[in-house]
Amino acid sequence: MGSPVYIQIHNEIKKAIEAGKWSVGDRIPSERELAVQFHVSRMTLRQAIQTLVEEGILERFVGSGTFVANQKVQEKMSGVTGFTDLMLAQGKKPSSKTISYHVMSPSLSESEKLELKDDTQVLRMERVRYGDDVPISFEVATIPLEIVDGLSKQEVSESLYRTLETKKGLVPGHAKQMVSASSASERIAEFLDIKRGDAILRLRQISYLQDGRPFEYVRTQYVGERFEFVLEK
Amino acid sequence: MGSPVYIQIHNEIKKAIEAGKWSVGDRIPSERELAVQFHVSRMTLRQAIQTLVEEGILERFVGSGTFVANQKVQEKMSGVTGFTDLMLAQGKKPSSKTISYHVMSPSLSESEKLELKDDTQVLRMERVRYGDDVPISFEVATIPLEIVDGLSKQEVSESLYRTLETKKGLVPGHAKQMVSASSASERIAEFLDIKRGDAILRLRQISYLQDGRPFEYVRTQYVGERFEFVLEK
DNA sequence: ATTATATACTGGTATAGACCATGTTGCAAG
DNA sequence: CTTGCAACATGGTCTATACCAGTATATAAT
Repeated sequence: MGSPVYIQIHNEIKKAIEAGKWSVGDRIPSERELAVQFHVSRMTLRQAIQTLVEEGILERFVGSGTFVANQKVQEKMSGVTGFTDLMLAQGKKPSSKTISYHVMSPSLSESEKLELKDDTQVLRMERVRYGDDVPISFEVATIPLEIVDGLSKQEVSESLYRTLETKKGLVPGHAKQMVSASSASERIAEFLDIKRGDAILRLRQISYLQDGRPFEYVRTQYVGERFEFVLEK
Repeated sequence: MGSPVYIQIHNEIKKAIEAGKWSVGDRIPSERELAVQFHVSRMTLRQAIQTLVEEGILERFVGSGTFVANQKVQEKMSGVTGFTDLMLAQGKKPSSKTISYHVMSPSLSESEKLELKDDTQVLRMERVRYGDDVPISFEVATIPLEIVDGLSKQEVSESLYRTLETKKGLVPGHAKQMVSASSASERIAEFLDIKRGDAILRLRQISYLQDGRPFEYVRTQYVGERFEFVLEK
């Protein structure tokens, strides 16, 4: 395998816990013991443990040892879904109007967030999203071309998340979102049928596949008065 | 000093950045150079850098170097914490000004969200929150009286979450949040040192104890330009 | 001037040891 | 039996060194 040793050990320990070798509250062997078992130095073994601690899977106590932590509800978080499911869950009819749809070279910011190689092309599309025919948001989605390879414009535009799962078996893993408030520009206001300067909920989202690869970067501007973001933590 | 060397170096680098020795985007000296300067091994120096990277103060790029990151006030979804810890995690000095502090009968909405009996009284306080003396948010917190029973105004106002944990052993379990965008009213704008109509990030949060009882209902209005809400799901 | 290539430099990974402070445990003294 | 203490185990910190895979830059070839 090509990945660093400490990642490999990380995975092996994780699998062992999932397989039931150690249960919640159990003490796992000491760092020195594990280092011998895995034929690595203690520092390298510690690095593997470190990442597991950061994931909340293990806990360390000086003098006592390293224990399997009781798992939080973290992964129970509402799954990563797209606009379509979001609207349907609210009993609203989802629809959208595609404003633009182009294959192009990514901006520096996009390239960075999607972790792209230099020569990679992306699909960028601007859409206005509606719930029960009332404009809810304006969004700019950027997707690496390879992800949507072989899919029709219709499939990509209508419901990317559903299409990726059914056609390619690609399931989103997690997403990172940044939320802030702003005010609408002239152009956006027109699309959303509001006045320039009206309150806008700005959301930038990077969605990752289960293997950790980013596959979509979306900048969304929601109409402040028509949208509310609910989350539990 | 008693603390580990890497923590001391962490603090020195942090202070140097705050003092303006390096600005956002600047490249700081390489790990090897800094290790010599601080008279420590490169591994120890790396540990100092590591903690700064985790705080979002620095960014590392292989082959290029280590750079001062663009700092933002942002909330990480890692845990349910109060304003104090949020600010400290960002290396900012938290402070607040209490606008009002009264015991009263809850509104219908508050009573509902806090699942209160008819005759229960609540504590309601309005506060302006600051990070490094810059106003970040205006919030209205409503707490059942029994929760803060026996606590001083000082303790409740300064850092409720910390006080509850240390004095009463009460630890927040989860929270439900609703986010939307709005614009600042005249009164709020004055508190936050912005103009009326400026973009506001509105957040309503219900916090629950680990046994599921709601213990706090907070309505917060963040300055759109000074706050960003980051979450992973 | 442009383009290819070699070289130096960067952070990332890994080793094998060392000492520390704290927690645990077993044994001796009461 | 309980108490106190010593020995041991554990994670935390630190060193000095080495090699790797990317990035940047100076140099050589075109």
